[in-house]
Amino acid sequence: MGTRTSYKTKHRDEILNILRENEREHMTAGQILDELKAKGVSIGVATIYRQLDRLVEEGAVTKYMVDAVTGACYEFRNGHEEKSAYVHGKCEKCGKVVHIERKAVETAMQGFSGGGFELDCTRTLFYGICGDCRRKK
Amino acid sequence: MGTRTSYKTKHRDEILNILRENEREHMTAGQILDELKAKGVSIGVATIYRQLDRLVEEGAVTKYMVDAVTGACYEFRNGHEEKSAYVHGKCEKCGKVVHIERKAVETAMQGFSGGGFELDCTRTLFYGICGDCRRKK
DNA sequence: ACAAAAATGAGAATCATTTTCGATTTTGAA
DNA sequence: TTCAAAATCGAAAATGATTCTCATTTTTGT
Repeated sequence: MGTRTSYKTKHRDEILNILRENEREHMTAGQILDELKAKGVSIGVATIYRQLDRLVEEGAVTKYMVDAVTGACYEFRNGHEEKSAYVHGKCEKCGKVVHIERKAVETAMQGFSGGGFELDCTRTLFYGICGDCRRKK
Repeated sequence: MGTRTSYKTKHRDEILNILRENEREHMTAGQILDELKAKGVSIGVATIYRQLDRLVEEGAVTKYMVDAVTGACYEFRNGHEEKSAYVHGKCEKCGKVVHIERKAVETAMQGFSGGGFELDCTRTLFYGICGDCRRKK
């Protein structure tokens, strides 16, 4: 057997399905747990976290932090582009989370600090005021 | 008296001093607590968090998330320089902090999520790998 | 089917952050 | 200086996300 095998389990697929069904959303581990339980799936918290970790490591899922209270959010990654393709921005007014293409931001950063800064979408979260809230003012 | 007054307290200054002394670092609430206790200051956890919240709101301190386990980090914001013209980017490899013009990033974000997202440089910190570290590989 | 490797789950353990609430401090004005 | 209201404090309990433990159950290659 290879150095490190990953077994394919029912739970793994179930978690991935939930995330796939909510592709445009971002879900916390707790929300995933709730949805699974609502579907009648018997699963423990530990399993959710373990599988999510694996999925993130494999690149099938994106993880990012919002704040310490909410905890981490997970999102199904469509396709398999390298690294995560989108950074998240959170509106300080309405709380909405928006997606910004990573490439576009990196390009904008080219001229600064020697250029070539590679953004880590997993850890980075933009704060600010979204366009909608600004226009309302 | 105005609508909402802030009393000046000893603790407020003590927290700010700790952050000022560690200007180049970023500290967690727990580290601040430890340093204060080491200095013989009697202070409770709740006060640390309450004052940090206020300092962030007032713009004297910057707060950013690392991960759910580590929690939030706080950093003294040196006066006025750079004000809101630059966002900070931190290299996960060498720790170097780079500066990126806010306008450039906002322009790059135009096409996404309805456009018009106004970046809050006070709260936002970019994580990633800086150009130098990438080239070394 | 068999044994080793990996995954599971229930609950306890961590750990950061928040809440509670009675006691204490700060402040402006009398 | 004195007073009362407003703001702050602190200690402990509450919350909530995430991790750990370990005995039990699945999965997989042979």
